[in-house]
Amino acid sequence: MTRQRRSDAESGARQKLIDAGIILFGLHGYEATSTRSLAAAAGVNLAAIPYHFGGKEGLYRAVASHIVDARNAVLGPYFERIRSLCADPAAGRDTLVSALRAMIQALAADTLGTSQGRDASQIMIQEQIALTPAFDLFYEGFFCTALDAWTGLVARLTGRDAGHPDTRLRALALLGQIVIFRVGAFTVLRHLGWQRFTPEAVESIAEICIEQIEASLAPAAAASPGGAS
Amino acid sequence: MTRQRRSDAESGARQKLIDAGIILFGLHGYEATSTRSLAAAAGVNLAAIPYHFGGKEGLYRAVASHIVDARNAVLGPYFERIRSLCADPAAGRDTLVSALRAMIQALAADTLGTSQGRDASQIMIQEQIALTPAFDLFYEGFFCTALDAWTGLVARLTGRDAGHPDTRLRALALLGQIVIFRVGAFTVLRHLGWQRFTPEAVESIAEICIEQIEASLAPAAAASPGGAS
DNA sequence: GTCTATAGTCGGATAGAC
DNA sequence: GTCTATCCGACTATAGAC
Repeated sequence: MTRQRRSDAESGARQKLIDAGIILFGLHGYEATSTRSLAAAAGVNLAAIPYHFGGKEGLYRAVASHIVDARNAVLGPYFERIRSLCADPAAGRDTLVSALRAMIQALAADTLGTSQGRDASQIMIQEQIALTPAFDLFYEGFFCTALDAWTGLVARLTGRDAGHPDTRLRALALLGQIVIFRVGAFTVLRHLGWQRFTPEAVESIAEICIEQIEASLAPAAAASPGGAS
Repeated sequence: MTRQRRSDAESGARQKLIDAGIILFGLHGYEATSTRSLAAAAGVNLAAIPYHFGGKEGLYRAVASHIVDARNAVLGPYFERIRSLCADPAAGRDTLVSALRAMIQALAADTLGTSQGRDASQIMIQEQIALTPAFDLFYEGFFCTALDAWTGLVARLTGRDAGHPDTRLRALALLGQIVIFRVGAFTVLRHLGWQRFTPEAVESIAEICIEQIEASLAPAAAASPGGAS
């Protein structure tokens, strides 16, 4: 498995274009990224894009697919653990909470602390507002399974029905506590007077989010007011 | 004040272009929005853009300025009330919490429920990831004062120092609970199997966010663990 | 103030040599 | 597989008639 078994893999132009695409598509979005800038950043010829990917859109799909695989490789295990714990009726609350902690910490460290995680999440954010033909790839390949696992965990910890819309809304809102730091990074950094998220800052953010999420999950299988719908 | 006192206000081409810009810049971003599509959507001649605004960038700045004014007109009073309550040492917790509820409800109703609020927030989201020269206009004109008021309220309700970075992080995270529904609207709607946010759904979201925010603010002026930095 | 016509540039894709 | 040269359409902005 040293190579991806591709007929045209000898020079690495494919991979160089994908790497450049992760950066440039994330920075400027699909439409505003030119094939010339992609070829220049990758150090390959312009004609390599139609040759290897059939065109700009093909390159974008390849970038999207690569990102989904890479994020699943990094974060998949945490969601997989959550899913298996939720399927186990014997799993205790402490075990569930520790899986929650691990997931939030991994998510914060990856999307805020690593350059690969930052670049990948940047394209996922672009996809949220632009809605290119690759949205399904992101949703089916990553968001759907991740959100299902997260919702299941929130349902289990609060004694709610994972299928009820209110439970999904609760889970999404709680996830927003960490997502805002990535989506609004420029505003957040400016409001804090920071230049970037240091490793210590990332740890603080994760810790604060975990604490506040746990506080919201505390009223577990109690009265369950149910929301407002 | 029937007119904005502009020397070139007779035909309304300026306003029609700004209205079109709010929609199109929000949908596709600054770079990917063409002057042709703007002129067509506004029903004015292409040359009207350089004439009235000096060019595409001038139109974008006018759009940004218009959005800041409009959002301040809608949401400013809520932040103003929070600010004045925080400055009043006699304000009770119930009063503060009711101001919090009102603000979250107004924010949800505006950004999720009204077309004007949706369009305006869409450009603010674009600005978060693209970082055009108009970012300062948004930050100075809206985000900064709004976040300061919100942080002050969270500080007051939790007995923390509003100037401490951890308090700002806490406030930002809590705000993320409502922001995620706007930023990730497509993913949220798809995950819920919804076509759009109905008024009832917006109410549910606001109610759930308020409840979970209050739960995180509950451990008020108690031990105050302080976070992890 | 509004229009047509056009300049000058940049976009993605292709043909064909090597 | 990689390159150069090129087509053709779309872009922003301007000139000048009305």
